[in-house]
Amino acid sequence: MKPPLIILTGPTAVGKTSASIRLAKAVGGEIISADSMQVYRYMDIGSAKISPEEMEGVPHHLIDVLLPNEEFHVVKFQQMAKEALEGIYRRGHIPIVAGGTGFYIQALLYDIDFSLGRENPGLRKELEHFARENGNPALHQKLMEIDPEAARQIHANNRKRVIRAIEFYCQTGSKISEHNAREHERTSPYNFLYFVLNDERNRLYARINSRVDEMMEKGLLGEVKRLKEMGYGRSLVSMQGLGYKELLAYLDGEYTLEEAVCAIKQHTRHFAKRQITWFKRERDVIWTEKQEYAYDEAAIVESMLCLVKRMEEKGKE
RNA sequence: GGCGCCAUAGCCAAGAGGUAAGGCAGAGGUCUGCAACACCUUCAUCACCAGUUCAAAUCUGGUUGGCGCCU
Repeated sequence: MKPPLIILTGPTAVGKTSASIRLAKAVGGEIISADSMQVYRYMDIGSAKISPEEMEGVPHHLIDVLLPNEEFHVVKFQQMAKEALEGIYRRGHIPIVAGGTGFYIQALLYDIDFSLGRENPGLRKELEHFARENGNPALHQKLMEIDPEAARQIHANNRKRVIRAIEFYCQTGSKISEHNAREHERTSPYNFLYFVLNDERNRLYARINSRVDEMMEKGLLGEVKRLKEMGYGRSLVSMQGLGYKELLAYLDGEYTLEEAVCAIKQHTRHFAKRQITWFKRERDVIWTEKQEYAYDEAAIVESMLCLVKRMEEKGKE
């Protein structure tokens, strides 16, 4: 019998957090955050992290569990999320995966196998160097020789992915294109419901803009300064987060404050668009358009609950 | 009222006789160990009218709009 799993995602600033609390309380669920930034401590305002009061007693997992200089990536997310899942099932609760990192959700939902092709920092550095010296086409050519299919799928300028494909081959002796094709065929081991909360583009963008203003009012700049004082610098992956990288650039004199705020809004809008593109191509997604519910969150959650009940019945069969 | 300058996509902007660079924004897309990352695609006939010319965004005249100076 497949265990139940509810996913509640959507572009940044649609209102996932508050909907997830409402849903969790209604189904007696626990929340697993699928967010690449909220895992980090001290990054509260900029990551729009839920506060302890806002949790209203609903247990949350994968929030505030790492320091900003610790590594975090899909594989780690997958491991930690699976551990959290076990506990939730043991307690007889329903897990709700809430967050906007589509890649993480995919990794968990389809239990994608990352055991092969472990990362090799040395090799990455070497390939990076090679690309800088000889150009992207030359690096892409290398990939073409070992895995032409992957080479066709990955644009030569996408150096990061080209490097990963080569790395995969060097680590395993097999082609990443074959591995990906195989993993793509997977069916989920969960009895799941994949909700994507969405809104009209214009409204979403307006919400993003005002949310960034709110973050500034709440003291995002102070938060970033504190992180900087603690020694968390710009090279960290965590500090590449929206709001953090721009403000750190401002502190280094590369932007005026006004420009930095503008850039945060801009980058966040771009991000939201990319998230939507991602969810569009995911399978078995249930789109939930806020405008179709007259922006009534209670009604939205109500409709989700209907499906949850049906899922539970299906689970008993 | 007179004189001068300007007028290219939503914005910035190249172009000065040979059939519209580029950037930003927007839209669409890719993504299977950095994913709040990285990457790709796409988007105008040059204010308007009339002329000159084989050929005009580029030259001439006029119209409209804007800017500056002068009385």
